[in-house]
Amino acid sequence: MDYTNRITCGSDVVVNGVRNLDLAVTLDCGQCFRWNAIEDNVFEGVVLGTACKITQDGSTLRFHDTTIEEFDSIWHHYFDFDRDYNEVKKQLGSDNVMARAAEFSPGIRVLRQPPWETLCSFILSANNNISRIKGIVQRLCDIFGEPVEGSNMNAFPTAEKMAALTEDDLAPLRSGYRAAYLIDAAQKVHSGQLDFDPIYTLPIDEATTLLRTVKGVGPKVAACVLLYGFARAECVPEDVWIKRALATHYPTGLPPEIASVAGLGQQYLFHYVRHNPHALEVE
DNA sequence: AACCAGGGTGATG
DNA sequence: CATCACCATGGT
Repeated sequence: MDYTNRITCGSDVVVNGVRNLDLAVTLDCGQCFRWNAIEDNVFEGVVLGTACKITQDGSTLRFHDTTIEEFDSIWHHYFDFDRDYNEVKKQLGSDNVMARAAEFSPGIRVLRQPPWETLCSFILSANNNISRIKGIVQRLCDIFGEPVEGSNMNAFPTAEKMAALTEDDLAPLRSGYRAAYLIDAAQKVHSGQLDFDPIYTLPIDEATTLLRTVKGVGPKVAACVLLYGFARAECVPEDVWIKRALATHYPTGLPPEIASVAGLGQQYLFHYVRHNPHALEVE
């Protein structure tokens, strides 16, 4: 586990002894799209209908206006605190490129995001860019999500709600051709035609096949949903940046020694090459 | 103006 | 199985 204790402090929860977390980088490395830096070092977001403002001071995290119960039931899990990232880095460290990427941003953690929100978010990510994805997701929540008490943000709209919408309803999102994909996803999830439960444990290829029954979900989006929404740490989404990195540094594929955490390594690598494009050139 | 963005679909070899 | 035009939108 990557913190030592959490205590109530007024109306806040304070987490001490936090390791392997840089909040700013973790919330802005392209894995999630619903966190806003409302002030310097103050991040606001909503997960599973619960809002929070979080600040970080070194190894101390403060969850504002949060109860211990909320921290234990939502935020501990969301930030993947059960995982010891020292062990992750030790395993990735057997590979020089992965070691370099993890050292560049040692505070990245791979979040455990809600499956439905993750599915929608990465359907919207197809042939799109991160800042625009954020805007579309925000408009989706602003227009169709339920208000969250004590926050200006809304919950992510449910599949039930979205299953009743039309493409015209989604026009204000300006999501282009992806609107139809969102509605298809909502209808399949709400009807039970796509059941999330088995996806946590099925073999990756079978879980991928299930997710790909949704329109607009191909190999890359499915891998993102498995990694970020179902904590399948072995899944490696291959977007344009990772494809370049693989071509440059892993022409014969990733080393099998890191396979079980390759998706986590992918997150370090994604952030690394985006901020160091020279790392994509042959030496 | 052409190209790119955390790609996918459908048609065609 | 591989390739390719096309897809809506906004930024550079």
